[in-house]
Amino acid sequence: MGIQERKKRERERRRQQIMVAAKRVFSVRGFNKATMEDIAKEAELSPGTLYLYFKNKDELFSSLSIRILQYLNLRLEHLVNDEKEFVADERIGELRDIMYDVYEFDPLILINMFHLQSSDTLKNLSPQLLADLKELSRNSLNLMSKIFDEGIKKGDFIDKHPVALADIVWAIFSGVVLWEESKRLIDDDKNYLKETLETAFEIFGRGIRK
Amino acid sequence: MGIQERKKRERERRRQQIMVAAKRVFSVRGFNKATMEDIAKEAELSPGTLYLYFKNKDELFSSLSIRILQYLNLRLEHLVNDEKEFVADERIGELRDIMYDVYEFDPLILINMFHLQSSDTLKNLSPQLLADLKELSRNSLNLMSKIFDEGIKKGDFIDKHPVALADIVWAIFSGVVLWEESKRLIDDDKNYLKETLETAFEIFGRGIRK
Amino acid sequence: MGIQERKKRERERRRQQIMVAAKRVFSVRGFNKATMEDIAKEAELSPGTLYLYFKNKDELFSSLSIRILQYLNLRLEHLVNDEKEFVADERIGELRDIMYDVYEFDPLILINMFHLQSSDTLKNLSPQLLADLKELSRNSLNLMSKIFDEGIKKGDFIDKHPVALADIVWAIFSGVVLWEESKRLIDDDKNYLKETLETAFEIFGRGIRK
Amino acid sequence: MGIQERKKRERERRRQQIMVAAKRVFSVRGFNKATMEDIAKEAELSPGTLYLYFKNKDELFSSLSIRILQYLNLRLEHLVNDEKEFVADERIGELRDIMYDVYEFDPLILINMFHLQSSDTLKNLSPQLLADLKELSRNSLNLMSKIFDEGIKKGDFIDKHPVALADIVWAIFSGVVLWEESKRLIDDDKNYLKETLETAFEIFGRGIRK
DNA sequence: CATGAATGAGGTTTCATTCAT
DNA sequence: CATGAATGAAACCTCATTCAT
Repeated sequence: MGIQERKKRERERRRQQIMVAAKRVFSVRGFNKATMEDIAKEAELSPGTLYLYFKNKDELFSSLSIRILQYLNLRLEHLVNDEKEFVADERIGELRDIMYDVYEFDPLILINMFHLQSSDTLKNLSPQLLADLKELSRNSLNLMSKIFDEGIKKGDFIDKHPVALADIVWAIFSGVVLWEESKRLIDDDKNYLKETLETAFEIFGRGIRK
Repeated sequence: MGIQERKKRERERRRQQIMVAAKRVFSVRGFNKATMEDIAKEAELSPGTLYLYFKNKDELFSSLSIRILQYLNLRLEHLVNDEKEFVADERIGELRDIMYDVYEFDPLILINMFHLQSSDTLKNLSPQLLADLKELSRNSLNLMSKIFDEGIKKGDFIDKHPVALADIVWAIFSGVVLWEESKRLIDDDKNYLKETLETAFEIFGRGIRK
Repeated sequence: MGIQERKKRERERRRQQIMVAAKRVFSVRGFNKATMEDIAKEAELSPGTLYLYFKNKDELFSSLSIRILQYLNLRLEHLVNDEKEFVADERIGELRDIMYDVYEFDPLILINMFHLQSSDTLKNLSPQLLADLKELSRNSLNLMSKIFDEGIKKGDFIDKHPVALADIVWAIFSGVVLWEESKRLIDDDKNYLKETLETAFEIFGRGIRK
Repeated sequence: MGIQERKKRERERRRQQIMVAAKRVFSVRGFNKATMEDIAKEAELSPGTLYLYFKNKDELFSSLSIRILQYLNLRLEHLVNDEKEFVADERIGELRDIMYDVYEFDPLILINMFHLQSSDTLKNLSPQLLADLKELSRNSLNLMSKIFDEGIKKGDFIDKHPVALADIVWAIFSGVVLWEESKRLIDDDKNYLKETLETAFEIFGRGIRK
């Protein structure tokens, strides 16, 4: 390994360290109330250093989305490339598990997506990062739709456009997370996330079976 | 109408005027980038006036949630008290329409709910407003679950807890809106919201039928 | 009594009502934290009405000084014009009592004087009010010095300029009030004002006797 | 000198720089009319920087009191620990000189003390600062009373509680300053402060001698 | 005369970002 | 590369004052 290579790795390690700290701080305080100084402290670095690795606060925040989408893509690719025989219910179950793992990997995922929608935020991103985000989103949707495509072709699933079905998986997942979290307003500490996700996927599974 | 009454109405009218302006500004610029001055300008009022009607920015924002939840409750009550014979698919369809109308009434609904989750935000609200929010949320969930209760008793729906089913309706709705909005990242201007919602409810309807 | 006269009295009554309320509010909250609305509420009037009787907040505040100085002058005049024989210690004791009564009449007196010193405050006053203030201050000083003049002429008091002695009475009074109030910082609730004033005047009395 | 030490000193220097500027601005414009921006400009710093050294405006203001009380304590300690023989009149004269120097060191001292009395102000202070203020006040009073204690024991002074006598010194000093400043209302530019202080202490000295 | 809703200037404070060391 | 003190723009919010009713 050359010295160049080692430097690059060291740099990547530092980026990850910052992102881990940022994830923690953002999830506790929300985007606005989280300050760059909070994140710097959590990462045991100085505020200035953050700017050596991320252009600005919006870009640091958005990078967290990249990370989670990469994880999602990885998992979906495994599932799609799995050689074992297609069994409709199994696939739905595996999809559900992936989505749940994604959530556990970074519960911020949905807040991120919401935040990213603000056009003011997007304007602050470098074109490269924006392109990466789009590419990763599109790819994860395509991977999911491949699964449904297979199910439709086999005659197991109802005859809907596979992208539409992938959309709905995304929607169910997002919705359950969003809804369960907002319910804390009502039932302060209880969290039925996993349970609700299971029920939702069960109903979805029944609904798309022919 | 006494002078007291007229004043009260005038005051309420002004509150609405501010909320309409706030809704517009928040939805264009997002919570953080929207300034109180922006909202004041949109309402054709001075910044100080806003504070005569709302304690602070968080409370103005949260009041928008009250408004939409009131609308939702109204619609759900109509549906629940409807005398006509129970037909499972019809009810699901009506529920879907209500949720869509709610969205059209105020597309901010979900952003609001997300924002409200921040405990820093909740701390800024008056106890009264917080209590109203909880009460309205709880009530809308109860109304929905009544519909499912009826369907379960008739043997039309699968045997799940009606509140769990109501949760899932909320989740599907939230998820579709969230997802479709976040997809603008990929397909900039297209909006398949209504379509996706219909497909999602169709699948949900099939899924909970016995 | 003509209708003109009655109106004038009514107007004066209203002014007093406002000043009483202002005194109460200023003494509880201090000049800055006291708002015109606070005072209006205390006076059971509307904020706008206050401006029918006082040009602005500074002038309302300063009018309180006028009131207390008028009271002081009244008391000093009685003392000076008293026909009974001059007895040095008695006079000192009477002076002390007057000063203490002045404090009880309006404990704000010293805060007022401090506040008035700000040239920004003085600039806001009408020339008439400013002239009244000066006249009343000068007069109270002159009245006091007459007492000392008599004492000096009789050979009871040391040979100092009577105005200087009057200054010192003022200073002792102001100082005791100021100091005892600031001591609340140390001994939270105890207030030895009257005691300290008595000791101070006793020492002063001994000090100016020949 | 380590780098740690140098940084600490640099920080202290900056604090002093701000306090000097604040003292100047507060004494010219008064607490309310003095803005943080004024102070920042006077200190040739930006407004934000002030908040790196002082939590808020009240705390910056109150820190000026700490500074002057420290100076007073230093001087009183020197006097108390002085080995030379006790001569009553000398001690009174030295006390007077100290008080006058304190005033010259920072003429704001009394305005500060007045301002501090507002409970709204005290609420804004950090517990540490508040504790320091109390400790310093208490200590200066104790130091002064030691002097009187000695005079009483020697039979030079009248038999009053030494703390009461210390109170009166404080009161005379406060009162003279307050009164001379408020007299500017009458005799615009003349300032007899030193003269009045001397007369007052002379009388006080005569008054407490046996 | 009295009201009190509305104003809007201006205050305090925060915090993303920069840059000399 | 890393630091962290300093910046300064801009946000929220207050409140003395006005004026239509």
